[in-house]
Amino acid sequence: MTEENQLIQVYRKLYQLYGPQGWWPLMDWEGKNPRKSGSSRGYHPLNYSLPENSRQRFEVILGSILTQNTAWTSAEKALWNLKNLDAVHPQSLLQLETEILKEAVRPAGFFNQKSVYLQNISRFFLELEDNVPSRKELLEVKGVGNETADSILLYAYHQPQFVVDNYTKRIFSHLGFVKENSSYSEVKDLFERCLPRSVPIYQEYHALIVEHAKRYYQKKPYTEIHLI
DNA sequence: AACCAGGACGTGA
DNA sequence: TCACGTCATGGT
Repeated sequence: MTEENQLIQVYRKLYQLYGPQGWWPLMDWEGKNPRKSGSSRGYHPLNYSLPENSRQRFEVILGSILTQNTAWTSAEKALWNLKNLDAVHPQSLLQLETEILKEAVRPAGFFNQKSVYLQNISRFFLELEDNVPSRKELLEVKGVGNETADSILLYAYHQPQFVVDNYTKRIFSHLGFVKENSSYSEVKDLFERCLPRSVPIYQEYHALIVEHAKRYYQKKPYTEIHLI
């Protein structure tokens, strides 16, 4: 079987195992508690047009920075703090006192740098107005690296950019698709070469990889799961 | 009680 | 380029 078909087979298998993941998770803006709306898992019910407005886009962007090397549950607490400060808007976030912002970000870890990163991306978002940023422009923002840039493009702007994280490298080097020390772009190019250029597929595949890794790739030795 | 989490940056080879 | 130290809270 060709490499392309194998990667597609793995995708089908993961989808069949776990179902649609509905990323990117958005907060329940109407409700009062930090519970997410949508499907039973809390995420969007197969609605790939989300996010649908500027505020939701900005929420995805904040989350992509808050969750850097941090569990989503922790990032979510910080997001909820920001919402309670009415700071899920670039202007209001930039008006927060630094100490207030840091306290809100604290539960997500790395709060000193992430606070600055959030201010940086807020300024960038304001200057963008309603334009779609390029990958290069995003990478020029201090605090936005490869994965965060691709997450923003894929989940906030519906651009077909495959997101690679540590889990992706862990699983697919274990399965023999890539070397352990492959670069970000090597892995990204592999997926983009093998998969149809589809935003929903890119979105689901990355989310399914995370779900699978959480179950079977937390600690060594990794147990071989039959994915092909 | 170590170890890891949906990384990025600065530094020095 | 690339390996390594640093940043930090919260859950297992």
